Amino acid sequence: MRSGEATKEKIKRAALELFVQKGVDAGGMRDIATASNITEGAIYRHFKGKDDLIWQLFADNFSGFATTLNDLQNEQNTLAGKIDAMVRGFCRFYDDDETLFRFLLLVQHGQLAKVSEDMQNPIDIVQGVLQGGIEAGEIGGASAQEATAWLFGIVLQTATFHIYGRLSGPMTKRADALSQACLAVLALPADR
Amino acid sequence: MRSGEATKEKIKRAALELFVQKGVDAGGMRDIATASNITEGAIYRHFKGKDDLIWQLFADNFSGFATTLNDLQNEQNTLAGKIDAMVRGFCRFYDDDETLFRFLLLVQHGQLAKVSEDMQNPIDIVQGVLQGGIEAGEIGGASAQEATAWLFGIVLQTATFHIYGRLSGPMTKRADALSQACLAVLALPADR
DNA sequence: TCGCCATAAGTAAACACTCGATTACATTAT
DNA sequence: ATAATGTAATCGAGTGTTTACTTATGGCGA
Repeated sequence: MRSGEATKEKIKRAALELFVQKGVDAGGMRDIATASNITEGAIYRHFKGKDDLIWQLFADNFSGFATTLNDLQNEQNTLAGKIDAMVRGFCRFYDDDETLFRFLLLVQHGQLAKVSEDMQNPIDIVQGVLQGGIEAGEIGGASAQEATAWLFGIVLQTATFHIYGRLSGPMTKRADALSQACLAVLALPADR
Repeated sequence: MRSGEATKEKIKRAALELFVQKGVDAGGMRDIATASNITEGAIYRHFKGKDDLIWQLFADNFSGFATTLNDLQNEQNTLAGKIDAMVRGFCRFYDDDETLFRFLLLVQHGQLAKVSEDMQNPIDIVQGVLQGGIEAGEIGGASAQEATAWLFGIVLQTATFHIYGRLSGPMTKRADALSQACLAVLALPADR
């Protein structure tokens, strides 16, 4: 056989870049095939169809990032530390693989419905941390869901502004400011 | 003629609801025609094509909302007052016409590139207000672009959580909390 | 070590279908 | 009468997917 897993990765990469560049609907199987130096039919040796390709691309990385986020959070023992670590995780992810980050942002609305309860999910990770903060009495006023929305909004909209050229430079350089903004919104003192 | 402008509105409404429900690409001209009790060909009497229909739907409401936002901001003379008024404007918009709100959120990424410099734009309105605050020395630390991203993130992600069922009830009821969050993130005292 | 072969991997062409758009024609209101 | 609306059928292009076929490779018996 000729390099099974290798071409599968080649297809995934090509699809990723095509979807981000032209949109998921506009990026067709023909384009993906051409970009991967492969024929259309061969793609179907590795994926059941376009939906499956998109889903694998999304689900693996989505839950993978959730795991990363959870590990980062676990290494810290203060609430502010956990938040800071997660924010930094987002920034690093963006800088490491902007295409992948953009893809997840792009297709999340279409795929989020298919996410099962038990699948690791970045939103639930963050919400869990904030829930802990509330139960410990460290966060006043806001509910965990509300607070999660705020933190996600601050970080993701900043990333979105980067994507559309309203902000420039690496996201990592903004991590400090973003962390502070997140703590401020929760009325938490920056403890570091 | 049989009711020119009326059917045009009928088409726009039907398209809006279809796009929000099924996505812009999945919502076809045939479906729009059926939902408007009209034939496909008739749609082309009112719109040059699908792109034009989407663009009219987007541009009119996008710049329309920008104008609303600007008026709201103009009626206030403190920075905190302006921010609060705009946040409230967002919430009211969401509650008044959730479908339209969702549509703008849905298609913005595809349409934003076509927005010309001189077209009224909600982002620039907010950014203008924050720029004023920075020049007056009321906001420290953050740039106008950064701060705009944060405020948009807080409000829009909260709306997104509503859309996906993570938060419920009217957005207007959250206006106070959102305003406070926005002021906190800018390190501004709530003056009202 | 050699040759065979099951099987994984890839090809090229066609499939059935949907899409947005256009056309020639009919209806309606001024 | 005439311009604005609306209809029904059709067009060509493009879609994801399937098919029948070909090629390469790792393992296994002789």
